[in-house]
Amino acid sequence: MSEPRLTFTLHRIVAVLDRHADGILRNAMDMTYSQFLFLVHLAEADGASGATLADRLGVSRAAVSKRIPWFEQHGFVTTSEDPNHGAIRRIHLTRQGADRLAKASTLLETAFRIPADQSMSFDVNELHEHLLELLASLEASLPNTQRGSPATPRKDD
Amino acid sequence: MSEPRLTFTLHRIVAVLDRHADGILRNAMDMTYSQFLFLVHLAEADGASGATLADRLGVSRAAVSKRIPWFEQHGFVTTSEDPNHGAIRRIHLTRQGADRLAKASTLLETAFRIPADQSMSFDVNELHEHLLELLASLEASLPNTQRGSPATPRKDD
DNA sequence: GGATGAGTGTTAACTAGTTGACACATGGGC
DNA sequence: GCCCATGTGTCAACTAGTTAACACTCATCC
Repeated sequence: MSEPRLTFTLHRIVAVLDRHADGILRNAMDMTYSQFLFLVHLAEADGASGATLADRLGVSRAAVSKRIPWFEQHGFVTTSEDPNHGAIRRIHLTRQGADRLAKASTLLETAFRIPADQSMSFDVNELHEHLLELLASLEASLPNTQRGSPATPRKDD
Repeated sequence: MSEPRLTFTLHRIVAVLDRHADGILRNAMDMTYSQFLFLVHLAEADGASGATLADRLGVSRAAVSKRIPWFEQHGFVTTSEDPNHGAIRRIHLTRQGADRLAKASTLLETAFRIPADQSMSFDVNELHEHLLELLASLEASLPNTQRGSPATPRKDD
């Protein structure tokens, strides 16, 4: 009962961050945090296939496949066939999508920089370095932690 | 684009931890991490109402209400009426539920203590202290972050 | 004592994710 | 050339969460 606390603290921080980020994006530009993440990862891998985007987002291929029509209809994303491989659809961020992402990014940055950097008794960058080290250690020592193949669900009955 | 990285690192750590914890519990005792969390929070507030348990778990009252029958059927939980307030159902952990929780706890503790404590270039306890400070700062400076009332969903269409 | 307001638990309708299956495309062995 | 193994995208069925609405219990206030 003494050791899982760190895990719980991490969960609570993430929950608070998500909730707040979501609220900001909704209020300011009628956008979901989930949509923001989609655009962020696509921007970092523009022209990616659905499979690699799913991998980056940590969700299944099916989840990405189902969301793409919405982004296309709203003009944030276009898809094209891969000239070298007919089974692959390349996903591209449009100018409009990039603009929306940029606006959301600055919104979140300013919102979170103020409370976090101010008046902390320690170095936030150092904290981040330690967390990255922890993450690397976890990924190294815990077997088969590949993204895109999360644990299989098990119903409560 | 430079600042949200800490957020992303936190998300990745939590995802890795969850996935691995879930796998351990499934393999060893056919249990879900979500079920584990339910028992943990109930143990910390035995006899709680569904509303306070939902609050602790960070989910809605409806979610708790729907899960209780499963835990009752498996003998991990019993419910009783509150003698002072007819609208409240008190939820209690059974002996069997406590045993299951204890087994799962030690399982996870030993699994996570090894990779985390070993060969870190910094003090894990100090890291935890800093994270708690960060959490407190976030909860203080970000408005209305009460649990149990998460952001309203917004569909992708 | 009766209206009222707040808190609790449950239900229906919905959302966003999952797994598993499938059809299809590609690249290598043989 | 053919077969096979692998990777991709999509569909159906399902899961676990959500909100909104409801009935209900209680305390309070007049």
